[in-house]
Amino acid sequence: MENIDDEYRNYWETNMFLQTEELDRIGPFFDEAISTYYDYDSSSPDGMQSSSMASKNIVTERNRRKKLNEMIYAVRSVVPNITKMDKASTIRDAIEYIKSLQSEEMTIKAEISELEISGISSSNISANFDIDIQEATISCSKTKRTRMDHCHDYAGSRLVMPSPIEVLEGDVEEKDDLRVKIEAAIAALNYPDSPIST
Amino acid sequence: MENIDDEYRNYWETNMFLQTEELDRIGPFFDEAISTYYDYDSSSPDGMQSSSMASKNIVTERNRRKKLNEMIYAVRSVVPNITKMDKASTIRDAIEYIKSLQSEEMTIKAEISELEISGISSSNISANFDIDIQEATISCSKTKRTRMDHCHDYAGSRLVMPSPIEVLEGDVEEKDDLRVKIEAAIAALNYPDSPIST
DNA sequence: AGACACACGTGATAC
DNA sequence: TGTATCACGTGTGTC
Repeated sequence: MENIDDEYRNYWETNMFLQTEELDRIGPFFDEAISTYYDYDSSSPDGMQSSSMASKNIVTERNRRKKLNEMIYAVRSVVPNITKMDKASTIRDAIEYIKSLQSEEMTIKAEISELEISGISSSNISANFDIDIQEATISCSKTKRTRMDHCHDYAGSRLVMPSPIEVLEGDVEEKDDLRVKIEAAIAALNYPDSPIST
Repeated sequence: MENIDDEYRNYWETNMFLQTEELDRIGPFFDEAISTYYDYDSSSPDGMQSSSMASKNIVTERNRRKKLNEMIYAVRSVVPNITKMDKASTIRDAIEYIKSLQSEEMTIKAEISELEISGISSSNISANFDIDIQEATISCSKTKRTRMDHCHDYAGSRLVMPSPIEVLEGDVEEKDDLRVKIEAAIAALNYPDSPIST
């Protein structure tokens, strides 16, 4: 019962996003219609293959399409800057957003590693920083064995997929303010008398 | 001419990912085949609508499909933890990855703001702290450009993983080790004589 | 041996 | 007007 409602919501959201496109097919009613229209129990193997099999394929394909559309809507809900309400454009904006977040995270992480190096010379917590990293590595590679291949570890996907179509070679829009902020704060805390060093 | 090569690469990569699925259609040859088979220049409006219009729709739809597939491949190249080589699963992993990156960024940003507050209340540079950050933005973002490239020695490989165990069900925690690290380091730098709390 | 995933062509629709 | 996208059913291949 909730299946029908879910499919209704799918259609509704489609029309909300895409300005009442493809409303003609009522959609959920065709599930039952097909399963009662095609399934007239012809015991011959040929009839089974052409009628019931086809209806199952139809409903399976429809579920697959619905799932992919839900994923597209979920992407639209997560990514903040959606330019066009299109499938390809939505995924392109998501890729752009992921790239910007990755570059920002990389700069922050570089700052953290630099902080570790500067922390070795002054503080005593530098020793268990390395231990923490080692333990994280060990636990990560151990839990990987529990489930299936789970392609991760370093560059798991980039080795499989080197460079697709050189698509989206655009800007990464320079979100440096966070990096500069933490940088300045750490410098100010580390050397409170001299403002900036190196 | 480069169009055919591009579509060839598209098909090849599809088969590389999905274990030689849907190879039977040679694909690019049908472009020319359709445009020479349907386009027999029947000057009647009905014939134009049924033949040439259909071929244009076919090639347009094919381009649209190709573009969306390229976006899917680009998502696979950007997102590190791809669990299944499926379209919907790919987008789901991308959403999961985006959520983990967002939560991590939020914690780091909260940490920065908290650091600013603690710097105001305790240190003597608290008065001109904001101005110091503003000035550090200009003087520091030039000098730190050289050190950006040594960030991927060991920090770029496994901390970028959202969570090594069970990425699927929305548990985006375990990002706290980074926060704990920066927190401990800042505390150690701020109070070098007192032992570490937290 | 059936479930699953995909590409394809086609009709419909919005700008 | 044409040009874009979309959902749909169907055939086909893989596991």
